[in-house]
Amino acid sequence: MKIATWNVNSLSVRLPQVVAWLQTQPVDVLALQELKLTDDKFPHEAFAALGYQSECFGQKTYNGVALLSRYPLHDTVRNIPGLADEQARVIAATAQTPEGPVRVVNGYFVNGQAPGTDKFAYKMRWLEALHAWLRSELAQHPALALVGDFNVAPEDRDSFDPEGLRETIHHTTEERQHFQALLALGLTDAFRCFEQPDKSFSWWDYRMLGFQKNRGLRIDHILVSPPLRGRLAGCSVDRAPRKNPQPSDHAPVVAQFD
DNA sequence: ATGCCGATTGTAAATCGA
Repeated sequence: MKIATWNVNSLSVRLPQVVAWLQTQPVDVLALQELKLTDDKFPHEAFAALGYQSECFGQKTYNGVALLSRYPLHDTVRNIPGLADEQARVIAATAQTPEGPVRVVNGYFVNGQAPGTDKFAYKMRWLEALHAWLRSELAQHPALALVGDFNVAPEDRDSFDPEGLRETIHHTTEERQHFQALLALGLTDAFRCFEQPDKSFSWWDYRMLGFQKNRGLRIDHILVSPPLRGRLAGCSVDRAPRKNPQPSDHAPVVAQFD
């Protein structure tokens, strides 16, 4: 079984690339972020033609998340229960796999702009609410994957310039503590369970030849609970779609389970 | 440095992302 996450930066623009990618990488579950479209424009049929059921939570212009699955999805939740949030950032559902139910929580975490701003304060509130909600999700769903665009580079090795960017957005101690708090719930960073190339990233700035110079960040993650950790067989970034014409600025991250 | 990219809105130039 494979679970993947991909911030597509506009599904309207990227749909042909997502379809092409699924044809070469037929993952079982794909979590999408930054759809930038409303639910009425979500291309359920295009994914159904590839064998995927889809659940979406869209929004005009910004944000928007979706789950695609080859297995039936049920108990879908949109956004963090109890958190008043006008932005569509979370969709969670249970995939009924042959090995049993797997809860997939897909998040487009708040960017946060810069420490000290209102947006950063929103990011901290949002992370706090996510943490509290995940504790109860984990209690109800032993096999759980928290995936998405976390907008946090958890460690120095997850940044192309950890010294120059120290305590800037994605790199602050506060953001990293929130990431550690998620791990403290019993989750494991699937990517770090395996040997990886140095300077492995999942996002590169469109500007200044960021991808060509590999000036990137690892901010897209797959965190797994113990039952999934025990079955984890690999995790990697697929850089190939970043080389497409008109790419998303993010590349997909894929985790494989026995 | 806060940006030369890219998407969106809306039809020019501003906003946002990360």
